[in-house]
This record gives sequence, C-alpha cells and structure tokens, in this order.
Amino acid sequence: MTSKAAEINEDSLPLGFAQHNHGTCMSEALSTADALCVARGLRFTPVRRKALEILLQDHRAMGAYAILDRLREEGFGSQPPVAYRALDFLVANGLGHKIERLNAFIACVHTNRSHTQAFMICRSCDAVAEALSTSAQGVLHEAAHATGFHIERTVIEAEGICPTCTDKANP
Amino acid sequence: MTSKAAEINEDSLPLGFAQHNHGTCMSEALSTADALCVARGLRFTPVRRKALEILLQDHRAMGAYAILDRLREEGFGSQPPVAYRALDFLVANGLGHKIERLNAFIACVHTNRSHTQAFMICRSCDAVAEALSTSAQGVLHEAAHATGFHIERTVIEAEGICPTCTDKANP
DNA sequence: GACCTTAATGTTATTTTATAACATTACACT
DNA sequence: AGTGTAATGTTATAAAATAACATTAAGGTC
Repeated sequence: MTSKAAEINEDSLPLGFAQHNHGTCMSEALSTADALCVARGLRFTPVRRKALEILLQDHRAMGAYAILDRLREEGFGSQPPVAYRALDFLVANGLGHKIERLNAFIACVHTNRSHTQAFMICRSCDAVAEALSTSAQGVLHEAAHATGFHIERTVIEAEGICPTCTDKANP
Repeated sequence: MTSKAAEINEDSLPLGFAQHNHGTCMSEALSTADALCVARGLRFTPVRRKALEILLQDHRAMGAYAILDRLREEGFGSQPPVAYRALDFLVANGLGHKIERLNAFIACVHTNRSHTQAFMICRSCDAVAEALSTSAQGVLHEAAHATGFHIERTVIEAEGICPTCTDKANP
C-alpha cells in the first residue's frame, strides 16, 4: 500500500482470491461505507452495518438465512425480513452484491471505484471474486444497443475453480 | 425464410424480440431436439418433449411451477420433481436454459448453433432473447485466464427494456 | 419370450429462499 | 413536545428446490 506499483498490482487482482490485509480491508470498507452514507444522506443503522461486517468477514457468498443467524446472535431481530431488508439496502447502495447463481450475497470490495458487476465463483471453496475489468459489460451493452435493447442491469457470473483450489489439486 | 439474405438477417437478430414464423420455429426446434437426442443416445421421453413444447410456445421465461401446472394438465405427474427433472434434462443437453435472475427457464432457440449463453430479459413484457454474439463470453474467459481462474460455466444476463416495449412507450 | 439391469417417472415429505402485511419504535424536523 | 416518515420487529405465507423411496418402463442377454 506504500508504492504505486504495489497498489496497481493489488488492484489488478481479484481481491477475493489474492492475499491481502484483511483487517485493513474490512475497516477501510466500513469507513468507505460510512462516508458514502453520509454523502448520500442514508442511514447506516446498526443492523445494516452489522450485516456488512458479517459479509466482509470472509469474501464468500452467504445466504440470507446464514446472515440472519449471525444477526440474531448479535441481538437483532430473528425473522427473514430483518436480513432481507438490510441486504436490500446494501445492494441498492452498491455496498453489497447479490450472486444470482447462488441466491447469496457478498460485500462489495470496490465501493466507489468504477467497476463492472462481474464475479468469479469458486465451486470448490465458495470464494467469490469481483472482477475489475470493465470490458465484459461494455461488450454486452454494445450487443444490446445493436438490437435496440435498453440495459438497466446486468448479471455476469462465472463459475469454476479459483487459482488457490487449482494449486491445491495440482501441488 | 426463402432467400439466403433473409435467413442471415433473421439469425443476426435476437429471436425473442424479432418477428419470426413461430410455427416453423417450434417444429424446427422440436425436430432438432429429436435429432440431437438420437445422435447422443438420449431418451426424449413424453414429459421431456412436452416440457420443451411448453417452453417453446412463447419465448418467455417460465417458472418450474408454471411448467408443472401445464404438465399436470397434459396428464403427467403433478409434483415438483416432475417439472424439475424434465427441465434439468433440457438444460443439461442444451435444449433449454435457466435464467438465474428470474429462477425461470426458456427453450433454447439456437440448439446446435454455436452461441454464447447470454440473455436479454425485458422487465416489461418478460420476453427473453438469446444473444448470438460470442464476444461477451470471450472477454470473461480472457479476464479469468489472467487471474488463473478456470471457468466452467457462465451466467450472462442483461435486464432492461426490449425494442418492442420501447416503441410502445414512445410511439 | 423370460429375465435382469438400469433409467425414468411418480409420490411423499421437507428444505431453502423470499415476501406481504401490519404493529411498533426511532429519527428528523418544526 | 409534536408530527410525519423511515426503519425495525413479528406473524404468516408464498415460491422455489430437493431428498428419499416406491413404481414403472426400456434396453439388452440368454
């Protein structure tokens, strides 16, 4: 995080698969979220904040009910809408994403940085990486434009095996 | 359907939004499916065939339970696994696709033609078009390759407004 | 054709995911 | 303090998906 080269290198890797300082990653994401909510006049309430913290803990997709369990342990309400509402807030404001393929959610690790909503899902360890390339979405928009379709939202998800799990299988 | 030019033109449009001869479209898809099953030694049983017919009827994503209702009407079993098994067969063999965003299914209209699994979903009329471009998937694979991720399956779905619905709104 | 093996279907039961509806509480503003 | 709005909590239910097992149909062997 000191040299420019290091920054570029980190940013060019999918965070979910690469090594990184998880403590600072979490606290940075949380303060970015704080700032974003202040800037937009949003209420970053305790449940919403805790839901983001839970998601940030591992870069893994979690189902709404798994998050609900954690929220319950922390003393929040124990019924599904508690989790779904917190998650809706995070997703609506770009602090989290829904992985449609898994019916599950992850924390956004690129908040405020321009990035396409594209994900790589490891079916072996369930880690999810957010891609930083912008091209996939561009291609989609071009194709859509050619046919007169107006895109409002895109879902781009690749499922497979992450580098770490590949290495474990072929040591 | 007579001149080569017309054919090329049709093929370059997302079938789901373009005008086309639906009768021949359906019967062609069914005979392609027949041939494919023969070629691969698969059993294109009555439920499976009927499920494909139901999906082909409109180029719209249908939930498993909607399909189940139709299957029941046709005298097949009335419990969820009946529909899910038929749909699994169609998807596994490229005769149908699952739209993750909608938890729903469509018939494949490009069986045996090389195409990427990319879809455009109109949130107004629910029509679903299968894109014919191959580039979106290529871009994803390139990005994945750079990070050592091995892609096994991709989900590429764009949600928005189709040309027909745009025209209706702005006549 | 009788026999056997495997694949496909049907059914029961349950799990997982998601939302509608409404009461209650907390906040923001005057 | 009072008032309107947003957020939370709870009950209840809907929607999507699968596990497990019994039954039937198909394909191959003798």
